[in-house]
Amino acid sequence: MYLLIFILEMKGEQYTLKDLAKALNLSVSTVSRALRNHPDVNEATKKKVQQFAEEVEFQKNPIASGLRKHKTNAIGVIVPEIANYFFSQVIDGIQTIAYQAGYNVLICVSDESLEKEQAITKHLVNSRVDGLLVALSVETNHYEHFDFVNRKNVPLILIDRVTDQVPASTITTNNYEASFEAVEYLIHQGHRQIAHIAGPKGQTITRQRLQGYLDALKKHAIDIQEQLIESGGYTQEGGEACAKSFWTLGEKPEAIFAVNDRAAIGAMRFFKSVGVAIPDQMSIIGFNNNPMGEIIEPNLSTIVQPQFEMGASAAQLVLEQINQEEYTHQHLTLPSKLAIRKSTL
Amino acid sequence: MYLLIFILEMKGEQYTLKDLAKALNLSVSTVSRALRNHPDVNEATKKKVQQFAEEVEFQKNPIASGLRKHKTNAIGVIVPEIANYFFSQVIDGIQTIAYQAGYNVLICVSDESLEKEQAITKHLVNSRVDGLLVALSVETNHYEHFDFVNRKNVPLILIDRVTDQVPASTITTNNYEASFEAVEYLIHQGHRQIAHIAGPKGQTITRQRLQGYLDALKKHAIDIQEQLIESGGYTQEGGEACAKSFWTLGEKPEAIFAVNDRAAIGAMRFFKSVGVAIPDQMSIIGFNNNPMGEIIEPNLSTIVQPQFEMGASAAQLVLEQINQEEYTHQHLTLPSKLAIRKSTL
DNA sequence: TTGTAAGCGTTATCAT
DNA sequence: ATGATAACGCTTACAA
Repeated sequence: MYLLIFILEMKGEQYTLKDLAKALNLSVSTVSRALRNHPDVNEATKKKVQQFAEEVEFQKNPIASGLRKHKTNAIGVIVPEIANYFFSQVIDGIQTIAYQAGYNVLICVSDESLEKEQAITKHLVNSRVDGLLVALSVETNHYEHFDFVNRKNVPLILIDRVTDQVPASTITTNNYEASFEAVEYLIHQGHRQIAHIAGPKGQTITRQRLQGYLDALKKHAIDIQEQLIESGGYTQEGGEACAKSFWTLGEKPEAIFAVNDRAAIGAMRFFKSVGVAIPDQMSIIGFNNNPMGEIIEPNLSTIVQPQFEMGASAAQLVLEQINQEEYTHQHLTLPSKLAIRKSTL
Repeated sequence: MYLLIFILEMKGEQYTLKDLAKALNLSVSTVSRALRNHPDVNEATKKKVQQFAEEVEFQKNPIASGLRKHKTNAIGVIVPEIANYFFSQVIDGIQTIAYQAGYNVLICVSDESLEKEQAITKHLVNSRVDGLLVALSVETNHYEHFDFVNRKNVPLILIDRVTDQVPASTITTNNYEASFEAVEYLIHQGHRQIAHIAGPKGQTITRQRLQGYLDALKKHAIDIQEQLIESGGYTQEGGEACAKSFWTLGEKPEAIFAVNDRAAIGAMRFFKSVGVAIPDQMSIIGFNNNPMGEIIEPNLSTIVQPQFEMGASAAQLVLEQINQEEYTHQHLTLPSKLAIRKSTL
């Protein structure tokens, strides 16, 4: 036995089933079965094989078994950016679940570009990923690249940045309800002149959060004023620009609900730069719970989303779908909650 | 021809060389060669094959060619965390280069745990990655798992969190010089009572940044005071704790050089909470250029590292090593530079 | 219970 | 210049 180990060691590379088979005087198929705990292999030989495999640190080549089984044990992920707290948390969740399940994760960055998203989508499908998780780029306004995914029968899950234009499962948070709650909270604080820094046009998130804002105003019989709604993208600069523009209005807002924290922070920076006191003259609330919100002063009220869980659920779901012959698209909505901090007190 | 396309379409799956060969009335090997631009295939047939492949959107199965060529076209990456600005930028750099070169990137998170780092290292090697990029976890104090990597002849590059205990290439920034410069700058600002929030013990980064601090003091004939040096980990909490402890001293510091921005921000928060004015009573400088530094007030002076380039260089280097029969370990040091902001003015 | 052999989709070697 | 064939390392009928 030990001589055999020695001979194997000599190879200096990864062992193969063939090596083990030779060493143990068994056929490759028996070894293969033993390692997979196949029922009809003798308990004794099974033990022997498994023990030996352990001893020599055998690991079967996933490439080879992937080829044979038409599976790669990898899932693809496309996010608009990676140096972004929200998405990096989502990725963390995906990664954690996938890793536990023995899946590798191929992470790609679309850089908020439709063109890159299309190229990457193809690339990942061509890399034969077993499933695909995507948060759409801000530019994405047509979706043929996902038809390709569906044609190749690769389960597809959209996360957070979703659309109903693509047949796919989705993982989102309750954007509408959370926005409604946030705005209603501002109303309860006594504000009636409430502005909204909206997200990029055409985005589902933008629409849902805007609708929450509108409906909260409506419920409390507050007139909707077009000039209090401006689209600022998801960026700090966008938020800053919107705030600036609101400040030129005759009737200025007393409170702002922003589509996300970066935009809210941009707005705060503008107001601070012109000496508007937050929250005394201006209440601000964001969305996302970006850690910067606890650094900026006053600390930013926000809506806390379960980012890690969004990623984890998405991974869980895609793994299920990978292992099912037939599946239907699921639409999971995870709860988020209001975190009240100094910027609205 | 179009009938053939139709027949292929019927498959509803990815085409194979065999499909193309049949459709074109050629042998599989000719098709394979044509697609790889092999010199000894007729220009005409080459054109024909490539055009047809394009038309039917053929993509060769990387799994199969990986099996045959003993390559996966994937590189593994292990970082301590992913929801971290520094590492997510590094990953971005890696990803960008790797993607251009047609490589996939398997990103794993050690969660600052040695045990996980060991497990992941094995996992990635067993997944047959062609190369491995690692930023060591804070716990990592022995290195046998990397012997395994070297035994399997997988090129290994350490990034930022490096050690000289492992035979591997490294990508770092000029920690020593940058720290020296930062501390010297504080001295030029007129400070002599300068404290250092050091990194976790045992880390190369900690040692280099500490040494820069010490040597700058020494150069300017400032006595080194043990009580002005405290190890605070890489965290905000650690920085906060160190600041608190410094503030109990009889002779309090007038300036602090922190091992990174998170620690510096923790310190700032402590000082703000006890009403110490920054920078009037206390100058603070960090390391990393975390975007939070431009949100916190006063804005944090820091050392800007080329994070994206670190990742890109690492990827570049590992790709070179993958494609060389023999290679020697390289040790790249990229420059970083001081960014002076309000916290030290 | 175990072994033989075919096959997954490529690439590389050897003929032709 | 092209084709037949074996091989990469594994899984899975099918035989024994």
